[in-house]
This record gives sequence, C-alpha cells and structure tokens, in this order.
Amino acid sequence: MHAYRTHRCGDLRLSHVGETVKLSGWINRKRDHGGVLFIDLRDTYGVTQCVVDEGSPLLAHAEQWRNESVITIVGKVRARPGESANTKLPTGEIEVYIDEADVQSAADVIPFQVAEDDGAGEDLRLKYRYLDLRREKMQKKIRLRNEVTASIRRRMIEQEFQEFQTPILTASSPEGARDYLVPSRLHPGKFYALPQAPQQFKQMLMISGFDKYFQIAPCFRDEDGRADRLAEFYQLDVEMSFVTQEDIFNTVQPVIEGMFEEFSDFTGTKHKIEWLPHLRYEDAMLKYGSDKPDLRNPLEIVDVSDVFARDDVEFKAFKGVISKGGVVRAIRAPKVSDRPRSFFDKLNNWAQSEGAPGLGYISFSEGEGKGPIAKFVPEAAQIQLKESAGLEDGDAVFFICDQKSKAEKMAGLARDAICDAMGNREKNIYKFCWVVDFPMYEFDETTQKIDFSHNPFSMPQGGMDDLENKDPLGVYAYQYDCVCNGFELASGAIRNHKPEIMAKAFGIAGYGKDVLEKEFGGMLNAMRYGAPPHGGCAFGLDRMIMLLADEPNLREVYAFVMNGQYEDQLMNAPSDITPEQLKDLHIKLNVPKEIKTEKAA
RNA sequence: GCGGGCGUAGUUCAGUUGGUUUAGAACGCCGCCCUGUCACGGCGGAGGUCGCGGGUUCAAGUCCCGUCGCUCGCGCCA
Repeated sequence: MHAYRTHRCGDLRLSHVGETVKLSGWINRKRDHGGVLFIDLRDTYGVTQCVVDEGSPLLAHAEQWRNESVITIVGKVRARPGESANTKLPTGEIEVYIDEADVQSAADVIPFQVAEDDGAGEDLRLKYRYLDLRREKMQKKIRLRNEVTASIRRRMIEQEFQEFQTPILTASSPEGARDYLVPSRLHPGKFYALPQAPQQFKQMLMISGFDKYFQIAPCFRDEDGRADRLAEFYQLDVEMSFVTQEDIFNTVQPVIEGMFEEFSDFTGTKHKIEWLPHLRYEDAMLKYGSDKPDLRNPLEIVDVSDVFARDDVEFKAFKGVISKGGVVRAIRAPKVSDRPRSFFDKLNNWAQSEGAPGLGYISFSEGEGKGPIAKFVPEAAQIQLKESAGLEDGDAVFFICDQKSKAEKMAGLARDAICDAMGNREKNIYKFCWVVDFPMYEFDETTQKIDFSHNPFSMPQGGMDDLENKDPLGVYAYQYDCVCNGFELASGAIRNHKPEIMAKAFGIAGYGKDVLEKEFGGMLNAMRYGAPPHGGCAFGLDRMIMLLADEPNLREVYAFVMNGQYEDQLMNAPSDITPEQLKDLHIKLNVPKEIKTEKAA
C-alpha cells in the first residue's frame, strides 16, 4: 500500500464499499458525539467523512486532533447507515471507518477559520496566505486561473501563434510608468529595469520574422496601486506581422470571447457575452465620459452647451463657465420624475463629495420642467433641451458644467452614479467593445507641451502626411483599447515600423533625434534592416480572471500577492539588505531621516 | 503627496445623548457531557493596554488633536 494514499478525498463512492483504503489530508471539521467521532478529511479534490467510535482505541487520540492538522488514515469504506447519507457531498453515500491513523503534522490554533468564511480581514489573509488558499473559494479561483491560462494557450497555439519568453532583466525606458530597477554588481552604478511590458522585444520578434507572437508575460510598474492595479501583473501579450487593425481584432476577439464563454458560468450564474460596435475615442468621451465605459450602463451623455448659452436662459452659474470656454453636459435619466426628493439630493451630495459644486437637474412631469434650475430655463429653451437630450415627460435630466476635459470626466462619473441610484445597470453580462482612433498627441496642461497620449510606437493614421500637414492634436493613431464592463482589458496599436516617421513623430512631441537614438537606438536600428508592418495588443490576464470570478480586486485572483502598499507580509518584502550586499552593488543609501526613525520605532 | 472609510477578545462585530461595581455577542480555543452527525448539540471556563500618544471633563471605547496601520479613491499609471 502507498505510503500516503490509495485514493483522493473526493474519489470514494458506493462502488468502493468493502475496500480498505488509505487517505491523507487536512482535518476540515470534527463532530464529536462522545461515543462516535466524525472527521471530515479534506484535500483539493474533495471531502470524505471518516469515523471512529467507542470500539476503537484511537477515539481518545482522535478527539485531541485539531482542525487543519494533516493526518493519514487507513480504514474500510462502508455505506453510511440508514438515512444518514449526505446528498450535498459527492462522497456522501460512504464513510471510512478508521483502523489506523498517523498525524503527519499537527496544527496550532489557526488565526482564522479555513472551513468557513469567517470574514477575516485581508491583511491577515495575506499574512497567512497558505491557510487562506486552503479555503474552497480560493482553491476554485486559483484553479480558474490555471484553466484560463491553459485555455488561452490552447486557443493561441491553434491559431498558429508561437509562445516566447523575453528578458526580465532589461533596460529602463524613458516613457510610460516608473520602472522597477535592479542594480548591477558587475557594472558599478548601472541598473537593469524590470519590463513594464515586453513591448520592444515583441516588435523585434516581428522584425526577426516570427509573424505571430504571444506570451503570458509578467509586467512590472512602480506606480501606486488600485483595486485593479498591482506592481506586478500578467498580460496576454500578442503581436502579428502584415496586419491591419481589423485583422488584429478579428484574430484576438475569438480567443477572448471563446475563453470568456468557456468560464462565463464560474460564479454559478451564466453570463452573456456581447461585443458592441467599435467606439471612437472622442465619442466615448462625449457619450460616456470615459475611455473605458461600462456599457452595461444604458445612460448616455449629450452636449447641451447651446441651450445654456441662449440669451433667454439666465442661469449665471453655467453662463459664467461657458463664457470662459466651458461646456454643459447632460444625462437623461428616464422615468425618475416621480422619485422622492432624496433621490436627487443624494446625487447632489455625491457630486459635492467629488468636488463639484453640485449636480443640477430638471425633471419633467405633466409637460412642465421642475427642480431648482428649471425657473432659469424658459419654455422655449426647455423645448430645445428636450430635443437635444431626447427627453420625454417623466424623465429627469442632470447637468455637469465645467471646462471640457473636466466636464467629460465628471459627467462620466455622474453617469455611473445616476445609473447606480436608479439601479438599472445590466446584470450577468460581459459587454465588450473596441475603443478606436485614440489621438496621437495630447496637450499636457502641467508642462504646457504636446506629448504622446498613448504608446509613442503607434503608427499615426495618415502616416507622414498627417504628421507634416495636420494640427498634431488632430492626428489619430492606430491605437485601440478593448473595454469590458468598465475595465480596460487590453491596449494595443499598429506600430510605427518606419524610422523616418518615428523621427518625425518624436520631433512633434519635442524629442530630438539624439534623444530618440539614445533611448530607442536598438529599436530604430532594427527597423533599418527590413521591418514588416506589424501590430498587436496586450490583455490584462488578471483583470479578465477578476471579471470571470466576479471579484472586486486583483489580489483575489493571485495565489501570492502584495498588499495595497506593495508590501508582502508573508515573505517580508521589501526588506532591508546587509551592508555586504549593498557594498557588492556599489550602493550607498540616502534614506530621509524621518523615514528611518519611523520604521525603527 | 492628498482625501474618504475603518481600527474594541484569536476572528467577525455590537457598545445609546460621555455616566452604574466586572466592556458584551457569535465563531474559535480549553474542560466536562453526549453512538449518527455533516454549520452536530448541551453545560462551564479562559481570553481585552478598546491601534498608539496627547488633550477636554468629576467621568472617555464614546468628544477633540496628533500619529500609526489597513482599505477605497485622487494625483500618478503611454
């Protein structure tokens, strides 16, 4: 007989009755009835009820075993007597009568419960992650993660993609997020950087002629965290040669859609999958106030600046902003005019908590406009408003007035707040959409300069011609995002594979040829020896799993993960290192004093 | 860097307008009882610097200030 087990804890059925078996696992729960003791033995495959009774010399020992101890038992499988079968368990028709038992590892009193969700805080769960991971819910999510990556690999390979690994120790690159840096021992004063993404490597693989690349790539970015952002994360990274933007969509969309379809009932509720028509970036910003709109929210934003600019409208709060170049955006909330005053007040309070002066509105009932602002908008203007916003009797309309970019953003937030207040966000559906035609450049208010708005390697639409002849802020890029339920799932572009267009594009953003050569010389050189037109995208693997598992944050879909401050309480990272290590790396610390003393105290 | 929320037993939480000798509950833990449970049940017990520091007050878990920790967001993140 095997040293530890003949079967797994989810294996045994009525057909095994009479067999002598050996099982190993964790004590999930005990039920001690004095003369008879039930032990639920658990492994990742299931739970089997094991029994000791007064006839056994083991009884006195077994009563002492604590939950979560690891034991090995040998015993006979028998049918549960009488009515005592448990239909909730796959193994519920049998039990194992324990003849021999070994305690492989006794457990101390555990800091939180494994067999049930006792609501333990996240900091504790992360500190004792190995216990947290024993819980059924975590086992399921980690299994989901495994199955999702396997499914993606299978689907990509079926489409003739080749999987690559690319360097983890690489060069710092100037654009984008802050890099994680690794000091070099062999090269004093020099540093490697961990890749923010394998961007340049995958492009060079295209230049190398591989045609269809993918990688489930670790990426590292040293910026502050969010529920959907971590220091290290994984992307399904994709790149293809000789393709247009639509070719890329048509290739990756079935992979993502098929994978989502495969796991869309993970939560126990089947989710529909819907892929909406492409959305232009500018339209997204106007209609939804976001470049990653949640399209389960049916509300749309319209511009009604014209209405409030009319001479017969006397609402000074808005007029003042409009005269300084501002805009008024409106959100129609259908059939809410009969809601109590508190409905509108709550939204107003919400807007103030977001730093807005308030959230003005007019509600229409019995053909009449009502609400605090209505008296400033005469009937003729109300008619124009109704037409612009598609208002019907019984509707209300909310207003946001500010300078364009601020108004867009606030309207986007208000759109979600109103939707939630109304309770009409669509459920049990994944609504996907490609957001396309991102602007190549944007005006940076803080530096008062034109800069790349997304990836500087993107190909400008219209190529050299547009760069030379158009207002830079009017140049679009072949740059796109894939959006699902309010998350940016992917970002991608057709790349700029022509060095001369690259030079021009960087020049417009204020980077000279010397800078370009210094920072991206390797990439530029590669383009000079025959570069195919190419493009790709990268999907946030963790965000996709988070959506499928219906979890509110990324940390829930990793086995091991840092907390919100990017500290790992389990492994104690980041940590101090020895003076010898620092010396090897030619590094002297220069830590601000107050930080030192805080940490010491 | 900034803002919101939270911090009371091992865990999750309650704790009224500041006011009664010993700050409660559930789960967990320890002891005793119980032969058919499966969230077993019953009786009993241990367990607290109310995050920390200061202040107001006759009196602070409760009010004020500071600070630390966790969390969500803003900035940041092509």
